Amino acid sequence: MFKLIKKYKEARRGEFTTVHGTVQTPVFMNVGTCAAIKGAVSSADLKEIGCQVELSNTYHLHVRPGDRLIKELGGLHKFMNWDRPILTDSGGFQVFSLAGLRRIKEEGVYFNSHIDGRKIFMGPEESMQIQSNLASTIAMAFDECVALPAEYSYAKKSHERTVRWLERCKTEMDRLNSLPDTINKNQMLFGINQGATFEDLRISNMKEISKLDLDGYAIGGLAVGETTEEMYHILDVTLPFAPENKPRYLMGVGTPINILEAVDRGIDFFDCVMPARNARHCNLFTSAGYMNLKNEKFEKDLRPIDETCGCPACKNYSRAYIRHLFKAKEMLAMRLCVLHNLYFYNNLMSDIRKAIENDDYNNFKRERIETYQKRV
RNA sequence: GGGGAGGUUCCCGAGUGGCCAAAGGGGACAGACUGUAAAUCUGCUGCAUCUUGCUUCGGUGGUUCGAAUCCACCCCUCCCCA
Repeated sequence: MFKLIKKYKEARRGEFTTVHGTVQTPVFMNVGTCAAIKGAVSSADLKEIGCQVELSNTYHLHVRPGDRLIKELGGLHKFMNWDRPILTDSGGFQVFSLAGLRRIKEEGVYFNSHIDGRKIFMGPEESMQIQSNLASTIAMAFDECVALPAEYSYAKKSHERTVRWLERCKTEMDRLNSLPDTINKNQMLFGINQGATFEDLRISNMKEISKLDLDGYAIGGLAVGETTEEMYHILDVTLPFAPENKPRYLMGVGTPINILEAVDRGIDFFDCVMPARNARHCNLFTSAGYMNLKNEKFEKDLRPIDETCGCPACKNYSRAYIRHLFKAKEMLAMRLCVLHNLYFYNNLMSDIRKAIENDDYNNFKRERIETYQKRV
């Protein structure tokens, strides 16, 4: 359940209580698609860098190793040795990202596995069953993430279908949670708002899905090609129709600046592959701006990545050393950079929470955006 | 000492008369990445007054309208036999 502790204008400071513990919001969820954060990051590392929620993926775990296997082994928490909340994305994003490998129908989506090409069918019921087998804390509704720019007629047809899918998800989730052999009988369900970049579709969609008593509401289908201004505008017009007493999750977003702007508009949950992926390419977020540690200018730099950072990379190693590791293709470079970026994101969220508590979010946001626009 | 192979732009390596500042790798340099088919992808890598000009393919000289490519000599490297 969600408890609003404090508001500063639209920015919200909250607590979300689950069977796997309480999450302080706004929160960034660390993305481990295949039940691991890429870059050799362990669940113990995640605790050290301040991760509150881990995110895994329904489609990917269904394809490999298989959700039935994970259920047989006691669920995802036990499998990956993580006792805090896990959110599983539904596979809806793969409807978008695996565009060349799937066909969308009313009943659901037919995929060709990206691993071996075999046919996979996933509809709302299947997605819920898989997520129930995984026994994540929060399941996401099975949606269609529409590619942008989208035709109005297609976006309308798609979001209406996504609403019908959501109703089926809710029904199936209620059924699964009542079964005797379900691992997590308290599994929560978040619905997903769609509607491309069309205000009226976004609003009517949000009104529709708000009628269902869900555990949270996500905004999906953003940061997939539209401008950041369009994205912020969609948040501005859509969020007023989201239930006040339920958490709001902006899916797949984003840069530190995107997060600062979205919190200001009332978003509580975030997730994004960017900090981990960019870290794997030696691109780092720091308190002084964005850094490409591959740059020649860091060759002899004995300072840590970020002087003010308390992450395992910054506490122990220099820019020069980590740059060398990356150039030498040593796995440790990737690991240290991923730990740093995720620590940065989790720490940013902690600072955001404090700023809201201190009624200082406006100044805080302005100063942070100014520095994050810089390059080190 | 005898026989053989070869020296190409930072490195490896293709090219054996014009379409060659020279394929392809690698490295270097730089950029992208937003619910992860991403340890990936893109650009760039002789000089300049950069839609053109200049210098470059071991060295020197020559043949030719034209040479990295053909000829002569020289220098150097590697392999085999003694």
